[in-house]
Amino acid sequence: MKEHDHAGRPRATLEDVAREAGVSRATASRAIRGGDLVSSANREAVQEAVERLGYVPNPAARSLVTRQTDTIAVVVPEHDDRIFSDPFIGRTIAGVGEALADTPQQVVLLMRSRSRGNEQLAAYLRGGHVDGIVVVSHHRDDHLAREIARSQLPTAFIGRPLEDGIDLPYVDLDNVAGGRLAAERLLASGMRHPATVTGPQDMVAAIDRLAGWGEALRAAGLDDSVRYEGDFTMLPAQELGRRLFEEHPEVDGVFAANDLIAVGVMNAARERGLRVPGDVRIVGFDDTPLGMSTHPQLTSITNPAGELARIATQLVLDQLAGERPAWPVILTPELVARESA
Amino acid sequence: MKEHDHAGRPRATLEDVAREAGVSRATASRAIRGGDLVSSANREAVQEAVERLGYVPNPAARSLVTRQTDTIAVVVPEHDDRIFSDPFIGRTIAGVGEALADTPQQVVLLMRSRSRGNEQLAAYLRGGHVDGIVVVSHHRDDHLAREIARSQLPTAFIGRPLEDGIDLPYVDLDNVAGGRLAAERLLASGMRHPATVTGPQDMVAAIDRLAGWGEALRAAGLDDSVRYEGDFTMLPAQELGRRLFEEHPEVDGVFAANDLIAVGVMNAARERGLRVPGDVRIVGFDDTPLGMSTHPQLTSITNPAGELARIATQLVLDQLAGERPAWPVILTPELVARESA
DNA sequence: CTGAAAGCGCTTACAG
DNA sequence: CTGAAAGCGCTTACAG
Repeated sequence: MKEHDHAGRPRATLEDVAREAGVSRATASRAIRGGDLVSSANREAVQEAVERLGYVPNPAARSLVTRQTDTIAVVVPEHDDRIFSDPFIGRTIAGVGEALADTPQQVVLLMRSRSRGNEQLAAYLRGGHVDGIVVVSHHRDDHLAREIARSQLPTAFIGRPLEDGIDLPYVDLDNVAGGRLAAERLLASGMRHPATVTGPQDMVAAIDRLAGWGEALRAAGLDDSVRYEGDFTMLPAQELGRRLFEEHPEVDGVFAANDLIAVGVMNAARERGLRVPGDVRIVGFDDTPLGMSTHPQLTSITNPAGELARIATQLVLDQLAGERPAWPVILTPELVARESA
Repeated sequence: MKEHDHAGRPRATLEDVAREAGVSRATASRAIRGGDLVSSANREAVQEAVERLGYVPNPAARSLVTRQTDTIAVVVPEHDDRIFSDPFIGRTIAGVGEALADTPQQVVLLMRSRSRGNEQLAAYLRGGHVDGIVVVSHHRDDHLAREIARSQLPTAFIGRPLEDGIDLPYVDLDNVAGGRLAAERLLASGMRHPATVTGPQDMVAAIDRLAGWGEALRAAGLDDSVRYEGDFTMLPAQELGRRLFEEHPEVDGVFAANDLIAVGVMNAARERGLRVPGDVRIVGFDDTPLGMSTHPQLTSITNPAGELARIATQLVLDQLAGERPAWPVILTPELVARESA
């Protein structure tokens, strides 16, 4: 069963190119991979043959001998609904792709399967399909860190890995500082009754943001106990917002652990007839485009997804090149003041 | 350069398994792939050896002989910002993954590259990395249909391909009927001055929705000339909405070609102090979760992404199995009445 | 049901 | 700079 092209001819092989160019397979191979140890005459002959034949190297054959697949996995242990609705995750995935644009590496997106959880994903990683891994949106119990550590593959986490005894390269935002920034902004605008809707407490970003928030509140002598645990998505956050304003009508400042949560809380506030920022001030996180389309526009904390992705990718690329890059890399968040707080 | 596992041993090969189980490579291979022509004693021995050694077949070696890659590409010729913000696209990608969950096939997501456009994507397809292709969000001039037709790979488009002389399997929603549905709803609620913000007119969904809309309006004796061309995203749609209400203050009904556009238009209406649906009624399209989080909630037209993805995937799988599936498959949209119209 | 052998399409020391 | 040859790790007729 041979492969055929659109004209019905079997797909050209290196052997065909070599014959057509009048050289051996070895020099054809060298010429194609831009080898420097090929005479320019032969290089040209091969080049022409390649074009005439429409030759494309068989990646399986190449991988078999080079032991490289030229593909990097972006692992996102989340379901599609979150992956395709959270702008931060999207920017991150795209960022890896952009960072790899000038390399031969391809990106493959691996997400949590609805039917088989992370097991399918782990099996793929184990299967030798990829040369390196970038992980984003890791949860404490997804067992990914352990699995990946065992794989010995070049890896970088975006966000500090959470499993015990795991020591893997990562890049992260200083989320504690981010939480503090949110508190300080709200404090400065006169908030007396703070509340927060957090992210899931099995994720390091959510944990750290809450830590920074609580720390700053306590330092200011305020109560930090009003908190609702969300999951970084909008609709559940909206429901949480309803409960929040119901159970704590005195609240006049809310730190939402990401912009999606912020929009949910803002909707809940509007439903209650609360004005933002008049009655209640809201600060989001991630500084996504979403925040510019709300009314009022959202004050938020930066979380440079593209930059994090770029650095994580470089961490993997360095390991692939046999180097030992320095890590962790920690970026500093900033507050973007708009209208909501 | 051998591959090593976490204990420093080179990765086990089929040869190792065969030796360990006391059989030939051939029967080891048969046993592993669930071959029926292996004695149960040998099957068990091989099974044990596989586990003891932690053996995982080398996919490159297997592909080289089977000429199958066990991967299906989901091709989305859009930039990341749209892919990761449009719920319809996200559901579609995830739907392909779900439809493949019980097969050995893996999904790889191919999107338009910022630096190299669709060329990189086409090169990957040409490279023999995949067994089949599902295309979503195709544009008239992305040259994908032609490229894919030449590749001879099993393919299915979600949305009728637009290039001339291309005859490729596809599944689609009856978007003309959808546009009509929107018009009828608005007409029934007493709209006298219709307007529409369309999708990009190089996409079949956008073209067809507009056609159905215009047709129904003219049938009702109304003017269908007030139209603004959007690109299926929210922020530009919001700007278009501003212009619309500025230039046509008489408008009392808007058909937005998708929910993202609808949200943009709704925001623009609110900015102008227009009440929805009091002053202006709005119908969206795609019936995404987004529409349930707006105020008022969005009346929309269904566009079953998961179902479309499932059918498209099946179309590809059938071709892979050497069958000739019937196409096109056309689904019928329905109106979901909520608050905005 | 089983094994020896050929072959998939490349790359890469090695010798020249 | 070049070619003959070995080898990457599998699968699959073929003969038994």
